[in-house]
Amino acid sequence: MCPKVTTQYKSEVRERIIESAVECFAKTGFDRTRMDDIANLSDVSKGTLYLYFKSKEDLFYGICQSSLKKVKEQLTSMFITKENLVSDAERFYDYFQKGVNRSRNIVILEMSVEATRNPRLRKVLMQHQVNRHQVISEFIELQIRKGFARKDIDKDAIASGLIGLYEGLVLDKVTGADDSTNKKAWSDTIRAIFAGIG
Amino acid sequence: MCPKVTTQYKSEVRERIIESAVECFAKTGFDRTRMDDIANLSDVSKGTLYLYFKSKEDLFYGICQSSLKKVKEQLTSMFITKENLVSDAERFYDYFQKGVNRSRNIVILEMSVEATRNPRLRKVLMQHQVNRHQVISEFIELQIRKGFARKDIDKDAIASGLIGLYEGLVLDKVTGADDSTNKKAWSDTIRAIFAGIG
Amino acid sequence: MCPKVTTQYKSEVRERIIESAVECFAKTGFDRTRMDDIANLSDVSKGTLYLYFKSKEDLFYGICQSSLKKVKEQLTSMFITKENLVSDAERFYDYFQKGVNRSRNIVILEMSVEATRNPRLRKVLMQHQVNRHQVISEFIELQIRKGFARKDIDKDAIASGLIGLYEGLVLDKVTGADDSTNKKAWSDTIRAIFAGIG
Amino acid sequence: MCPKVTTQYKSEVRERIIESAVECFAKTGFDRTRMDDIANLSDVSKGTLYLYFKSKEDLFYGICQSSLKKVKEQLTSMFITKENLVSDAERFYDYFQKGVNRSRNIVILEMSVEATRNPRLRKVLMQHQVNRHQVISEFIELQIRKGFARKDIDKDAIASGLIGLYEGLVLDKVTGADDSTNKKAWSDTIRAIFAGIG
DNA sequence: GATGAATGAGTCTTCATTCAT
DNA sequence: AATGAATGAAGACTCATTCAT
Repeated sequence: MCPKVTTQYKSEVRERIIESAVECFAKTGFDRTRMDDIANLSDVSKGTLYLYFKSKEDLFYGICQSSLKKVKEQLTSMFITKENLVSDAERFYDYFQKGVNRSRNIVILEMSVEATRNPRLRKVLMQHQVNRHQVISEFIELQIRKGFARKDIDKDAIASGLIGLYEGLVLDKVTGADDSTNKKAWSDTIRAIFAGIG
Repeated sequence: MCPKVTTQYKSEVRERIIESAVECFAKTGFDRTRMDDIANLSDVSKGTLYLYFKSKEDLFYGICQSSLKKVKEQLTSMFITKENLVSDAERFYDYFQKGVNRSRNIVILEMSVEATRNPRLRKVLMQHQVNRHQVISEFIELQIRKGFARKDIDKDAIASGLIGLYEGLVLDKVTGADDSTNKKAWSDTIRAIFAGIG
Repeated sequence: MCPKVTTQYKSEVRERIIESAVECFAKTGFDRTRMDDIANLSDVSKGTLYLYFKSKEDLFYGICQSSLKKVKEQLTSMFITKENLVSDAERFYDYFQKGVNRSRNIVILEMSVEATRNPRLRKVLMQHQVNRHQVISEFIELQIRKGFARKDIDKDAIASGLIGLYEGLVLDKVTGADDSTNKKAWSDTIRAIFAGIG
Repeated sequence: MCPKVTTQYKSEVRERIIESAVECFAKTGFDRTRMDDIANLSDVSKGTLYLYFKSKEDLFYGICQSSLKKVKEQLTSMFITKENLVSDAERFYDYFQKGVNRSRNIVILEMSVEATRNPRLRKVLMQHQVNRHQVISEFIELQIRKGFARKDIDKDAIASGLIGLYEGLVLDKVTGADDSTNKKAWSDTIRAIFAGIG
């Protein structure tokens, strides 16, 4: 392969490597995917991987950052809308599956597990959670102002609950839960949170 | 020699190996813990591990089964109680942390991630989820009968939602979320589900 | 191969590995000999090498120590004798080639070169040189007392000179100098040092 | 374009590469210096190195030749002088350190070690030693004629001894021997060779 | 001529598993 | 039954060399 010097080219290759690595890591897990696999899938030589990432671990960090960025974008656009969360819960569910595919979700899970033992990763992940929390929290604030939620609720607690619900359902989904069941769980629970089931 | 003693002894050793392996796997992950580590921690020789488990993978299955069993016991006793979930949500939160410690939770997470690619593991996990679902579903049924929940709700969807919420909050917890925040998220969200926040 | 638990056995294997490594390092140099080569020559598996030495570098240190020990023994026995250095110079020459073979000499040279950049190695080597210096210095002292050397000479300087001469001739020898020429250089120069050529 | 300028320019670049390579090889050894290191230090690109030397090994040969040439020049000018070796031994010592710096000496040592296994290198080195021997031998011849040395000595043996002494002291020096000690060893031993210590 | 991105062969090291004792 | 020394397959990473620009 011939050298291309454009910055854009380099950035494309980097992106290709990340995409390939996401696929590989999702399919076989971090420890069991070989650098060779990633090289083959991304159509560069093994040596080239090391021009872009200084180690397998560094590549994993790259993937994590890239994945969290995607989640953030998706989440932001999901909650920034003017739509009503309760009445459009199904649409939100569909939405949160488009932006972040199955492989990304698995990698994020692997990152979370790894974060339980890796401080650097934990720091990145916690910052991400803070960001995410803020988006949801502001959304609830808006609902309160609109009169869809009571003034006396603890919006931070509910935000954490919504995030937990979201994460738990993603976990169920990637581990094999039926999609339509999952979707109904999401929308009914959201509706319950706002309207109550009592 | 009395066979009963021998059997009991073997069972104790097996248990010790599993406990040690849980600690190791939680601390360093499946791929990065060495059979040596487990042997050292459980005070048996490396060779002995292979008398109890035919491979590292087999040991992992053993751990998974053991962990799921613990979760099931804890969940059952948690929801079988006559207490009211809404009013005693905090106590439930405390409860779900006693029976299943951090290491177990991490191993279960690792198992879940692994289940995304390993059919045998996925089968075990899904069966577990079916069991779990049933426990919660029956609990909701009870709430309905007691008049704490409306008749027209989809109790399966809410059950899935509650499980998702639970799993998501466990995930947050092991990855570093503040415990009291997490606890409040759990209880406020449970309350919201039953009473609504609107 | 079957496990033998005797300490003696372990020590023999260790010795065999060192001998093999000396041969390999002498033949192809440290960087270019593969751990595989050493494993093959010493008839153990590659993995076994790592039971005795934690890295290739560590194995090199082991060799260095072993080699310096041999040199020391040889030197000590060479100069501790009651023979007269001047009249028996040829015999000394023959002697110094028996105890330390060509491969060992080459390894010691490689160690010396490496010591120019590796502080740990340099320390070991310098300690060795101090020991060696002392042996020679005491020998000269003895010559002075016997009346074979004048009282006013700087015995440390002459000791360093003799060591330098020895090292230089070893260097010439391993790089291909003719042996009988070398031998004559040694004995004539020794004689000159004591008797003068003027 | 004027070819002379070009030729001179090329020769300067070649020289710069050699100087850089000497520094690198001395600092990290042949096998462990990367072509990248040499390229960086000599301020040319890695590709350019291959315009001047067809391989890393070839570059090493270039360095060896260059270094031996320097040694030869230094040795020749050192022994061709009319000064008296015995009375000016200190000055000779100082002299032999100016022309050939530490890095060069280390590279020559590395070359010597390599010569124990590489025939091509050995040939070059032995030719060099023949040249060197001749210079010293003729010097001794001169001393004999001047009456500073006896007629019946084997001047070849003494020449080899002097060279050995020189090489041994260089070896000690680069491996960390104290300089003034080394200097005294040189001059006292030279003096002894000519005047005897007996 | 000069560059440096790309390549992939080569090697150290690890570790699950076996088996003689 | 229990041990742990021995094995060797496997994989991350390096770096000399090439060649399109």
